[in-house]
Amino acid sequence: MNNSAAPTSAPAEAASAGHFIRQIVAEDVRTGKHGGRVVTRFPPEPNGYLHIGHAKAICLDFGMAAEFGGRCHLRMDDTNPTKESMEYVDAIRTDVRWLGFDWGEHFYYSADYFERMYEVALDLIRQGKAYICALSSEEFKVYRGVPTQPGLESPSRHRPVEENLDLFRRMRAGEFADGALCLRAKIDMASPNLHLRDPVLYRIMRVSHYRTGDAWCLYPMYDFAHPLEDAFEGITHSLCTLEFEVHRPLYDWVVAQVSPADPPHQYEFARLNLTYTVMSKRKLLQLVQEKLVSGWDDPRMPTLCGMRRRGYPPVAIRAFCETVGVTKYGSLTDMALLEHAVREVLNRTAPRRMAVLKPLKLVLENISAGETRTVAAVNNPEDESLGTRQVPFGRELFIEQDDFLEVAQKKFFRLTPGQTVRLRAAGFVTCTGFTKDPASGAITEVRGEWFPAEAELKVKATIHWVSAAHALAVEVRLYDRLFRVEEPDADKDADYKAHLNPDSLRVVKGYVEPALAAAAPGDAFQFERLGYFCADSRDSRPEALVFNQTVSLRDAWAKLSKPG
RNA sequence: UGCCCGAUGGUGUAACGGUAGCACAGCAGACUCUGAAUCUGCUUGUCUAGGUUCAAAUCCUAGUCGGGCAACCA
Repeated sequence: MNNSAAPTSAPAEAASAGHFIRQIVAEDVRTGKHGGRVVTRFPPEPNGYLHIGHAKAICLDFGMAAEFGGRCHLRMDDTNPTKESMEYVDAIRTDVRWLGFDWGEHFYYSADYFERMYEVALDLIRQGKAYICALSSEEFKVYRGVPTQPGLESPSRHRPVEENLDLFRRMRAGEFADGALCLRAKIDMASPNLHLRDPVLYRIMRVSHYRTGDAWCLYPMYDFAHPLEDAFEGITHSLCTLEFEVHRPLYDWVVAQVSPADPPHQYEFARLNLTYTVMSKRKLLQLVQEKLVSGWDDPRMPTLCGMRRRGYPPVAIRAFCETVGVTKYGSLTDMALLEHAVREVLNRTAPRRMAVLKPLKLVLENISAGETRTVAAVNNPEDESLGTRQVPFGRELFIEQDDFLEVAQKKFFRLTPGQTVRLRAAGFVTCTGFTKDPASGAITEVRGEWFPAEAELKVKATIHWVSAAHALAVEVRLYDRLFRVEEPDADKDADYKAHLNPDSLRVVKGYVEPALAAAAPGDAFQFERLGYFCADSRDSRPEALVFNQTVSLRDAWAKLSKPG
């Protein structure tokens, strides 16, 4: 279910409109920088599934390209084989496509540039700009120094070029143990920016790479690989998150080695933080591995596959990303903003159906048993083109337990002895009595007298129902926030898992109207007066339907009745 | 503490030297065959102190607070 192609944003009019990145790109296009080209890239590391935070970056990267007539590359930033796999590559492609973006021909792997990067490294060595360092990682840290004090030069720093060249080739040939040597850029051990204190460019790592296999035992570091990839691909605007801000001088240094004429530029923006969830891949992986959720696509996860399974339309996620904007301020966005975007789309598009999740039998005493009628129900009052459907109706209905009260509290407009309500699409009912289990005090049945719609009775409430004789028994999964607190990982080292919401998943048996029998996985509906639901893409089968709650409807009554 | 970045209602943002606006959330009301949606109204904000200027959220300086950096991770 992909609601539309790329999002439509305001075209590049004034260079001063929109967020700061849009302004920069617009200005560059206006002044003819990069020959007026706009080439961006989304460079995930295939070591986890994409989440809503990535969606923000994807919308920005692909959005800027689309808006300014450029292109956006999808690139697997796979320079560390220890955690990367093809499973993640496939999932990433699926998710980006699902979000509504198209990279065309421009799908790349960093690993495909390994040979080229190696050549650049050799070149750097020849120019005396890089050397083979023999410091252990412990020594390395000591020599690097601390922010307040300059670092110390490695004893290897002035190794002759020929020796560096020889060593580097032998490193590639596998003559040295992991970590025994590394290639370092020769920049400035006294720089106040730690990243410029002769950063490591290559490390020895005997790990099989999911793409290059055992071809390499030498892998480039992000700070070396990333700018090269951007330069190789002719990227113009390299957009990344704030934590890379201090890497920018190094990015520029590397880029200057290979693309001095028309270098790509890196711009940083704040990553997305959402209330009541965590966004780090490490933590999400942990939730999966420790089976605290059912998988990466658990509908409670902030992953794109989780949201897809939950029933969030991609167009809603894109609208949400446009709403949160792009700034350099580290913010915490209220989940309510996302849910609003989802409701807004679903309200317009989701067909209405009736479902009862806490069933209570209602007997209409003036309708004879065994008699089946049908009533026409509107599919979506927001969209007349969706027409109506026939819904079976009869003497015995299921209604929601919450829609009956033995003794009405203030402002309770629903069913209570003597009170009349409208039955959605099926006339009216006046409550004439009820049966109570003397032992438990539970209401076991409600009785009423039915009136046709033509009676036009004045009522203050409408309740939904399903015909007991025709109802489909289904499983419904009700979701609440994954964590109980707004910032589960606010405490640096306190265990965020202690804040997991034990009630984030509730499974109930409910009844739905027969029209839902045809629900295909992923199909979204509004269960009237309850919320938006979709057929679960993993577990729902025609003979055993399973629905996921996407998001509830706003509920003014819940707020009213809670205090009392 | 060294360097870098940032700060506008409860939240997310806009305003680019000239009336602080929008959305979410909240509250109140209208309407309603969904206590939904829709509509109306309301509450709440420029971190502080100086300076520049006819005029500062915007420019400058200092401070305060917050974030980032100190993996042979990305």
